[in-house]
Amino acid sequence: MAAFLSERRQLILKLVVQEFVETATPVASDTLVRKYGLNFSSATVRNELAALEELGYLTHLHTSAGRVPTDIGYRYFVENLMDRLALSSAEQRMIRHQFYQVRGELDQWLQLAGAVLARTAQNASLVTPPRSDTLRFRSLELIAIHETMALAVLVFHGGTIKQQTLSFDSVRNGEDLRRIAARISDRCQDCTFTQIEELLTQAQTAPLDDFERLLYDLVVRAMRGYADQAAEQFYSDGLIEMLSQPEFIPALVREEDAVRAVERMRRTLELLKNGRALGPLIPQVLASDGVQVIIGGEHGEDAMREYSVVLARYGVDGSVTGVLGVIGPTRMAYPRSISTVRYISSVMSDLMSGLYGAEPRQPEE
Amino acid sequence: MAAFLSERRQLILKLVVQEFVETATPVASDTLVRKYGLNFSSATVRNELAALEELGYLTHLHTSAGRVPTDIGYRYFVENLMDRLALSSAEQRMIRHQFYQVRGELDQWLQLAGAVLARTAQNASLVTPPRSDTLRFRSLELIAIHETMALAVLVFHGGTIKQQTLSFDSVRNGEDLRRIAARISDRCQDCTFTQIEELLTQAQTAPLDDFERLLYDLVVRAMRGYADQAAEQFYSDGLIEMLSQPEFIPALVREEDAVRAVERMRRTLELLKNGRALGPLIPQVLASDGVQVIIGGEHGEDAMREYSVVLARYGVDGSVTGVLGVIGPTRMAYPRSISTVRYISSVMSDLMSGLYGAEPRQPEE
DNA sequence: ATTAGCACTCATACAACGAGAGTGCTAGCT
DNA sequence: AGCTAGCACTCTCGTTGTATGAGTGCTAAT
Repeated sequence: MAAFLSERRQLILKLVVQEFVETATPVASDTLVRKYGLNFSSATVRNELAALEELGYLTHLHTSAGRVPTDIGYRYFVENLMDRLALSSAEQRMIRHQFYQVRGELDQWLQLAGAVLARTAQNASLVTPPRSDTLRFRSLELIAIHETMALAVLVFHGGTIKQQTLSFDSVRNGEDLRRIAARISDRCQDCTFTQIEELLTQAQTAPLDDFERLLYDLVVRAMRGYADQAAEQFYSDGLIEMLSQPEFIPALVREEDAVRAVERMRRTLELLKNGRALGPLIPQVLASDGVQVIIGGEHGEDAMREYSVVLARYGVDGSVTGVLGVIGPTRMAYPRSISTVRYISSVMSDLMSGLYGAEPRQPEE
Repeated sequence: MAAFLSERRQLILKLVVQEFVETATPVASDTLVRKYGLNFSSATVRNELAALEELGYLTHLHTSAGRVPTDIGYRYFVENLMDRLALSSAEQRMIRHQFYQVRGELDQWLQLAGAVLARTAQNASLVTPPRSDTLRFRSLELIAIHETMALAVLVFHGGTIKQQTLSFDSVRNGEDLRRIAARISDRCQDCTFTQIEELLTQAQTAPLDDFERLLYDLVVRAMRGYADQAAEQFYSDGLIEMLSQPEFIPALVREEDAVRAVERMRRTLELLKNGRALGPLIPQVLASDGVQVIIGGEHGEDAMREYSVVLARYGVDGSVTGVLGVIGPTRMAYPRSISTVRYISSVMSDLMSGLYGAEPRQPEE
């Protein structure tokens, strides 16, 4: 991958990326010299820029425009040139503090993670709920709402909860419900849904009556449904932050792009909403440790060609895992995005450990 | 309000609104004559248009541009001119069918209501969860997650549920938890949070120990929190639908507006997100029956000047109520939006009746 | 009261132009 | 050989001027 680049070319590439990320305008040779006090002239820089362009790291919109990094350029930057700075400890403290304040509510954690990611990276964020690939039943509780209606709460290993209201024909009192729920809870302890299905075929554990059968059905369907809707559900935040990026402000962009900015925006929203932006990447992220960066066209989807995604897994190994990250224009502050994603994922992992019962690991970095 | 308008002026105003809603371009006098086969000339129409403009129902962007309805024009249309058509029974069936398929899950109902509203009205939708102004406690269940951690599920009248994980110092078994939960459930039956607070000050119902005190605290805090975050939580959908309206497609709009389309869009998103678009209207909607229409500047917020909101209350009188509706450019298909909102609100009301235990009412219209 | 006819206004599209930015190249310097 | 100063060249962008066409507002005739 890493074609060899002379020290100077590396420096110049790095500066181009940083400058472009900062200003969002194509960077000119003498801007580099002036702004960073390089001890060689703009003509030299021009030669190097031309070489870097030849090698595929940079492009040119037209003759008299400055240089812009290509996907390959960004990739090289992320891989080799980037300063890997962590979030300041003040920021870390602040973030931790916020999570501490909503102690105990998974939904809120997810939402908060999304909000913090968005704010810190100034881009849109995505957070999938933590999931277990083999969901195991823990217990069922039935809470009477009135005589012929109850709330079924299914608790699974790893803290996943599903709730559903349930109506039935015959009148049942609380004690009755409790007894049946306990029976089912006991029998299905630690089972996957296929195991529960097997159980049902065995004579000695056959359901007592129609009602109990109904409940088993509910459990199996819920667990099966959980497996199906794998990557379809997720939290998203930071639309506004992303849309505040210059890419989406026509006044700052070339005329023609201005007209298409909205079109692009709409398509992006669509991608975000239906999960096509994230879905295909999830297996890849789950299968690997650390932060994954997908830059522009590296993502298969054509509509994603102008966007980058920074993702990380979080959760507890072998139990529940989710994916979180940020998405934004390829012109993204990668160091900041990456360290934010890394940090939040470690915080979330700790929280999940807590939920699942393991001791929290020491916070990373 | 309704200044008298001659039959013909009413007709012309109605046609202008309909035509503008349909085409999104200012409507010219002879377009009306041609398209609707009026039996008087464009010159006559021009005179009437001028009169309607004088009266405040229409405007003009510049001399040689067609007419556009003002907020007042839309208001008159909605109040007096609109054809009040209901959704076709085929559409009604289809919608009901969808709700039927997710029987039992409140969250999904809300989400579905949002999706259907958005799709049917081709605009953004908003749905607040059903709430009771005086939340009454029904029961508390504690579900062990592991030795020092449990899931607390609080059930309130009207089907509202709140869940929270809870960790504690000493080891407690399931029986222990069940006993305490039952004790609390029993004592707080049907109480509002102020009543629970009172209970706690009375000696004979004082908590047994720190753990029970912790739980009471949790309950009271949850109920209080519920009251606080009144209008801050809601589902929203249909952004894409709204952004597909011509108002947001620069190519179709005057040059200058094109540049600001995105700016406007961003501000709109912000309004939608933080609830300022909806929040101030909720009391008004809750206090009144039927569908409320707020057109453009009638909404106090300046950023809402170009948007209209169609809202209705849903739920069960005296128990739980929520608000749902659509939001979009003032150039909105009001008849369709209104009938959609009305229908969905009646469907949701029926569902809520089911949850709360009352018999479903006969479907409206 | 209605309408035909026409002058007038204004937005929009298009072309021409000048200015400025930034490159690419060449020739000279170290 | 590597670097740099200088300069011609290219292309965008903002401006100006002009033609066009849509649609009104008015007036005079019916």
